[in-house]
Amino acid sequence: MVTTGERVERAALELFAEKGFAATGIREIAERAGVSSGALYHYMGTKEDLLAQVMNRGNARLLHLAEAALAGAAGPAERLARLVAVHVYVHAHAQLDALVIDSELRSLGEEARSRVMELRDRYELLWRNALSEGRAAGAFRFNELGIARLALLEMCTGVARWYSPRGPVDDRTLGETFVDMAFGLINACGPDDRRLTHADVAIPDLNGLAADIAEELAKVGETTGGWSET
Amino acid sequence: MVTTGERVERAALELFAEKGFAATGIREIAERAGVSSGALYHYMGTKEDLLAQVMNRGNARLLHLAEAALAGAAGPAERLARLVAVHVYVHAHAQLDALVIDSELRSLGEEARSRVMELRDRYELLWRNALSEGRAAGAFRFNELGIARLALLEMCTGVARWYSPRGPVDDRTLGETFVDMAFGLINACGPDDRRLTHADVAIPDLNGLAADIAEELAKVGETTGGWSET
DNA sequence: GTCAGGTAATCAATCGATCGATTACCTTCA
DNA sequence: TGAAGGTAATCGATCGATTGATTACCTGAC
Repeated sequence: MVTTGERVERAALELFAEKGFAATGIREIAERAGVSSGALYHYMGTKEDLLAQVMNRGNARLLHLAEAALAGAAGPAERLARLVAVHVYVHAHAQLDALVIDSELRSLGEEARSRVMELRDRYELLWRNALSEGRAAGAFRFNELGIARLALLEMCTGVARWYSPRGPVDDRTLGETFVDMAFGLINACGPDDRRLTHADVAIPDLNGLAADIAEELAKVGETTGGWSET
Repeated sequence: MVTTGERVERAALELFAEKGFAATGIREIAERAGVSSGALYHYMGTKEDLLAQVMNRGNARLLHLAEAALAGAAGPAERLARLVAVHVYVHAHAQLDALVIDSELRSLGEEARSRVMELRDRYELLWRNALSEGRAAGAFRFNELGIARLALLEMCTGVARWYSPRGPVDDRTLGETFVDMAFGLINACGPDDRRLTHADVAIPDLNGLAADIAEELAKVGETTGGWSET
């Protein structure tokens, strides 16, 4: 059974992704959740608290999944490949969360924004480390670390802006294609100087993450629990 | 001398990029432009018309610059390199326009939106053609044309979200780095199967575009002239 | 009888847009 | 030269509608 609180959050997520935070009215959220606008305030603090909850939950989930996927990775190339695969998978399957997280940071107040940014920074550090260690080891051959990291992240994040699960591309192909593109982008080579592809690294079965996502969601619910204090 | 109309449009551009279209009030635009909220309506139709003008102008400029840069390109690799260079240059130097164009399509009504999308589609066709011809000629070696095109565009468009002209990277380095990354991403190779870099293709001096941008702006002003009829 | 869950009505504030009135400037003709 | 007439620019005030948020009141389950 789906509770009213969950329906409220889901309605807010959909509307924030669709029309943006500022353009979404309290009454719209209430209508889509099937309650009156007054009843909404039984389940949320302010509209901004609702946004903060959505963003924290999504960011924490991505961070958890990435850290879990990195465990047991053989080397920098495998670490990066797993980061790419998880990032693309999550952005393809949790599209709405991703769109809201990417474009509504400015709608949060300072306090809530810095909390979201802290999670984001911890996540991006995983990428920075994988890239710099891979370059130090001679596996990756690029010049500008900052540019490469940002280009990779923008490329992978963009998936949320165009991917459709009902389109011609299944997510296995999507993930492998992005790993190949990422390897090419940073000029990833094996010991024999041959160009690396997704076939050269081990990537955990990402479809198994579907269950993990739900599980992580529950955990995150406890962690960031409830509403931001104001 | 800068006219009041130009100040209004500039103020709107800044605020739309900063806070988003829906979160920007008419009175804020007026205040930043230095006029009363009533006087604003001598220079614009509705708030949405103002947004449509900003987006059409920016898109038309990008399209013009790209078409101009493509003239005289030697082959698919050079064509793609020029597209990347122009795209990155424009997104680095017309950041506000790019941010608004990328994120405020949903704020337009159907009529204005389809006009903006037509320009965008014409522009993206240049990329699609360069990519597919390059692959047909054996110069580019990637599997999914659609994914590659979208990944490239997202990567290059992302520049507007993080680049700072006052940062450590000058735009020459930025453009060359992105051409190299793009070539790697699509696995671009020369006749000898050697990996291509920016040094293998001729890219017009992009700093000369600064003047062209202003010139194109004037032209576009005539073309899309005035306000969208409603 | 109490309390979580819910509603309808309402709050002050702000929204985009429009109003009539006024100012500043430019022609045109005597 | 200068008064008349026209037009573009700008103002403060205000319109009806909508905003996020709050209140008082109701209902059914335990």
